[in-house]
Amino acid sequence: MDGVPTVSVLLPLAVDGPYTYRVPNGVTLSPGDIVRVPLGPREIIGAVWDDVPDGSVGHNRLRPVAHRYDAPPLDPTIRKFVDWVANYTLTPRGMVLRMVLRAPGALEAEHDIEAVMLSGKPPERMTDARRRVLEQAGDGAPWSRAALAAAAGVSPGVVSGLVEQGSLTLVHLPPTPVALPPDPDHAPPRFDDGQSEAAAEMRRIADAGLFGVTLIDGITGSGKTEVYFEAVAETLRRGRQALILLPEIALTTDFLDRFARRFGERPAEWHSEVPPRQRERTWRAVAAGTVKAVVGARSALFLPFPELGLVIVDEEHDSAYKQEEGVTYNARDMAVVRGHLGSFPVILSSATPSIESRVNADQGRYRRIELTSRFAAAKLPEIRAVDMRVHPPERGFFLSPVLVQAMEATLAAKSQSLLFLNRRGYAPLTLCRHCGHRFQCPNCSSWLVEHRYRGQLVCHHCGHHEARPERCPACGTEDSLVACGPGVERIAEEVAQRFPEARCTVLSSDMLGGVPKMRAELETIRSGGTDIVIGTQLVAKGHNFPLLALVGVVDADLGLAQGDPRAAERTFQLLAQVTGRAGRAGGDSQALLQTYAPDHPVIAAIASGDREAFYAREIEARRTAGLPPFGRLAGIVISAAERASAQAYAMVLRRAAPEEGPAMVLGPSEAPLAVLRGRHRFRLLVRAPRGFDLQDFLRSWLAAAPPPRGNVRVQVDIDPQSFL
DNA sequence: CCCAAAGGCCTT
DNA sequence: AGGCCTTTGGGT
Repeated sequence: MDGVPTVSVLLPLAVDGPYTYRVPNGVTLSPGDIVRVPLGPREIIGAVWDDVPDGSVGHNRLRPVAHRYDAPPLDPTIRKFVDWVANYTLTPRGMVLRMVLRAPGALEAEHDIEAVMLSGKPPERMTDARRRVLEQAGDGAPWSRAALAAAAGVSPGVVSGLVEQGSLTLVHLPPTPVALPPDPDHAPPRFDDGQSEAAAEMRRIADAGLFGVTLIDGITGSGKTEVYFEAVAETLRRGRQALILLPEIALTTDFLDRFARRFGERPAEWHSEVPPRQRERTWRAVAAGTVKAVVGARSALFLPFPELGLVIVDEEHDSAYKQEEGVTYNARDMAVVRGHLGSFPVILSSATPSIESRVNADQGRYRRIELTSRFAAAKLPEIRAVDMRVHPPERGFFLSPVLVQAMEATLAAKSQSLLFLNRRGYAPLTLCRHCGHRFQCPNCSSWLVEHRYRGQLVCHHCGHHEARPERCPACGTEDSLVACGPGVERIAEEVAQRFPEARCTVLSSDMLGGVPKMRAELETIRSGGTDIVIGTQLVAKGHNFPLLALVGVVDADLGLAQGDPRAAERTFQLLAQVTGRAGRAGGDSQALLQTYAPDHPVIAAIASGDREAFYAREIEARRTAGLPPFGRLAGIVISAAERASAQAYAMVLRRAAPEEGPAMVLGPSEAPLAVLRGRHRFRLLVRAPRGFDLQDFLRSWLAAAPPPRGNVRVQVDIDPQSFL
């Protein structure tokens, strides 16, 4: 019945299968080609896919492909990757393709840049302004009109005038490259004994170019970055592309400069702050294979590299690798998958590896490289745990006398202190002194956090906020509301009171002024423009504070009390990262852990520097509790209309009962019950034995009795290796 | 009984 | 994604 040539085209929509289109006469299309096709009333971009076109749609209903873009096709590896990720995360393939085709403008050819050059012909009438322009252009190099006008200190009109006169000629230049090729041999560092062995191993791994996962487990300041740069160098020597993933917040100019010092050029960048034009150009250059090194946030994993030969996942433990909106995936795990599909090595790096990577390394599934010593000048900080039952703060204050004394000494020595408290706002709870009323979020039943600076009570789960009232809404008493507990704002207040002469900076994600303001504050800290830094977990994320001599952790055991399987692990990682910031420059570094429970394993591990003990205990604790140390953790996310959510939740709880099958409910939720933009979301952790096809089970389970309303999405959290 | 809002379904 | 159709619950 054939004769009509057809192709499968996958569209970046919430559709799982490709649609079939007619191939116009004289056109040849192959899998990976990027095309424009009609869909309903409009045309959209899609990619020719590998599926055999299905004949279920009548030939008379098939519409023709409208256009084939003159762009590099998506290579087979990324097509397989899209299919794999879609299958694994139980999302329609089109949704995953959408993450690949996220720079639609990249498909149009780039325009040349217009520039002007000295022609040698003098203008009919010379003026002062014109002379300055001509002098400036005297170097013979092409200038953009705007840049030349600015350099000569004249208005752009003067430049245009000279173009009309013929004194300047218009030239068209190819666009400046997104990134110049990095040079693997630009500035190889000198390594000490422990490092040079690791560096050689990196080179071997990259040179062999085979799939395998390596965990670089090295304490802060041990030179992990320099070591994995060796793998990048070797990959570049082999002419293949390298991708370095970082949590978005750690993607600073600092890191790019570091790369440039090693390789002579900055890498291409890929993250949400890159402006659209630049994104498109980067996408195209990556697809064309002209960009050899990319440093990016998790979404960079979906760039269409044709020659990818290495992926590095730095700070692999960081939860920012988990995308929770749309397609739910963990970029660290998907990097491992991409390496497997593309047959190239993947390197995970962290000072505080996740439990699952730890266990994978322990079991020999991942290779492990340990870096245990710091660079020559840097000493490990001295860490003291302060029991606040023994050294309580004065009434109405939150800092213990031990910490205050240490701060005084640091201040006297003209050094910098950092106070870390993982709590935004002024106070985590507000209550009425008269009737005991507590301010709760109307949506999520969590306490409202007072933000005194903004004059509001804010829910940290759903973003709900209300003005702080004058009187208690329950009993009507005036001036009866009291703030309970500290947040960073309240600590800043205490610091201002205790050290009125000290310069103080607060770093918090809700800081007004956004990213630029944040950059400025970080620069102030680096340059010594502040004496005391007070910050939330932001300060644990890869920023360098070279002048820091003291770290005080306020409420170190905060976060341990949450009924969350990862509470201990997360607290350990956070505290280890924060205290690791101290002493990077050597000198009298000291870290204080202030806590009510100095005998807690997490804090004991930090205070004694015994990471091994912590990991061993944590892995064992999970084993005895029946929690998977790693393995196939899946979460069921229900997102449903508010009115039906309780019903759906109850149903999933019922269905997830152990007797129903090999899946079982592990905890109420990794994240607390949350309300996001009017939609309730619940998450359950589910475990299944190794070798059991959890995906398939969940799929049929949901098909057998679909939820009455809303949709249920299954999110697999950990360890894709068992599927490979 | 009417209506706005939210959710679901379809596009080849 | 975006347009259209259905369901739902609040209001009269």
